[in-house]
Amino acid sequence: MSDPITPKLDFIREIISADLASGKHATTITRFPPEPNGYLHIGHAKAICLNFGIAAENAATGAKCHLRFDDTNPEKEESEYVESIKADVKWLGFDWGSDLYFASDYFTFFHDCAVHLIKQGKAYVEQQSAEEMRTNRGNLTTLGTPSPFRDRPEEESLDLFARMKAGEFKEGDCVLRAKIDLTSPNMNLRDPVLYRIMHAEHHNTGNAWCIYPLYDFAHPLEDALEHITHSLCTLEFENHRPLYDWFIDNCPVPSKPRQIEFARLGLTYTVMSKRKLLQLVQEGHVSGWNDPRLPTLSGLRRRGYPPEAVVHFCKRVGITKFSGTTDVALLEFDVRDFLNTSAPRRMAVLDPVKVVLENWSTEPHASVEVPNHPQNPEAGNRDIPISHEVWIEREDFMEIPEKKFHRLGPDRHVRLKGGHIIRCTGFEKDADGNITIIRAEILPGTI
RNA sequence: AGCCUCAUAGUGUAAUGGUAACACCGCAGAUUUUGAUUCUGUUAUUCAAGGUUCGAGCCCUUGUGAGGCUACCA
Repeated sequence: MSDPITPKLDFIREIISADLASGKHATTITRFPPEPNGYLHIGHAKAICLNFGIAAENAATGAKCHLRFDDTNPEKEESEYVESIKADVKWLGFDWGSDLYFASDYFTFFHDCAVHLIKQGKAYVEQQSAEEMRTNRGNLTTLGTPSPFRDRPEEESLDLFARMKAGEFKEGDCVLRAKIDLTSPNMNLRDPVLYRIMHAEHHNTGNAWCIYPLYDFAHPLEDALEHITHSLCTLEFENHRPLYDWFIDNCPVPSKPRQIEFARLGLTYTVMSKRKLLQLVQEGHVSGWNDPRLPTLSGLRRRGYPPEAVVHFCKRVGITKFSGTTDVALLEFDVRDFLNTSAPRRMAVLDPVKVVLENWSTEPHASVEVPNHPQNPEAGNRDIPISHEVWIEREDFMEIPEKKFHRLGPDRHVRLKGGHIIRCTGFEKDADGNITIIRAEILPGTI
């Protein structure tokens, strides 16, 4: 492809190479952690290229990128999505090697961390309703007020939590909450929920659990468990970072990953919301997740977009903290650019009109030879059959040509691609004035 | 309204405190057996106001604008 893209480091790569240089980390381990609740789209490609790209660039130090399914919510996740996500990451050209993980494989560890927090007096079982909790959490301008259960004895919470796990409660009866700060201006710190009860079957763990951890609690633990050095996520998690760090600091974790946020990809004229894409699929407005009109990776693939173009686009867009909207023309350029150098050429006539070559027999050819690629002789040639009748695009003929029209018209000359120069000698129209046949003669010796 | 973050051509992204640039898009022209490609030329940029400095896109202050946060989603 044309420009190799300046090797300039974005702010995240800047941080990583500084950590490598200072010796803070001997290598770098990143991860791409999708929730298997839908198909991947062009926005995910940006995160995939970032995480796997960083691993590839630092391969000499042993850097890796994990593929981890963040499957902590059994109600929304399915195995079909797991498989599609793997296929899409591979399609883009990335390889997680043996580093394939599922957050659900860590459920025991999450549970043990929760027990640890309770014992430390840093978590408690909440028995207010969801509505009461919401009310008592306050809002953007008013402080939260403590739950009556906030200072219950640790033993009591321990017992209640064990009974939650044992399935003694209905969904919504109680949750486990972290004890942090109800007066924090950061809502995420107002005693967030760690565990909720869900009597649902999980695509991976089946019915082994009926309590499931929430993202804010599980994610930092997942990262730490896998020794992720740099946990890259999108901007909306910026306010969650203090919470991320709180769990890392207060749980018995084997490493201390760092969360760094970057802007997600926004594209003009493009629906990128997973919720809306799901709706389009479920309500049958599209033929499926791989409908070519969708910006899903499988849709782009079916549309004929080369993965190389998508990757190149992601590199060109770069990584910043500015949440803008990229003109889809930038993506389309990369697609055309890649296709232009790689695609063998073929012709098609979409709206045909017959052209009769009246003096054909004067210089007959069964076929003509044309190159497969105009700029690349190595692509070879192919034969196109030709006879006294050929078909041209209806819009390539004008009875009364306008100023800048360079195509066929009465008494005009034009070259048949791969063939002769021909001259239009006449044409016929039907009752409605539509051209039905164009007559022409070949100019001998012009092939 | 509180907190967090961000702000460079139309779009995206660069510029150790020292000449504001690259790509896409647009426009004009040349070449062309794809009105493609290629080539040439070209329009247009530091949100605002102060401050520090010999010198500010960059540092400081204030303002403005934009995004995010009030799930038992991720």
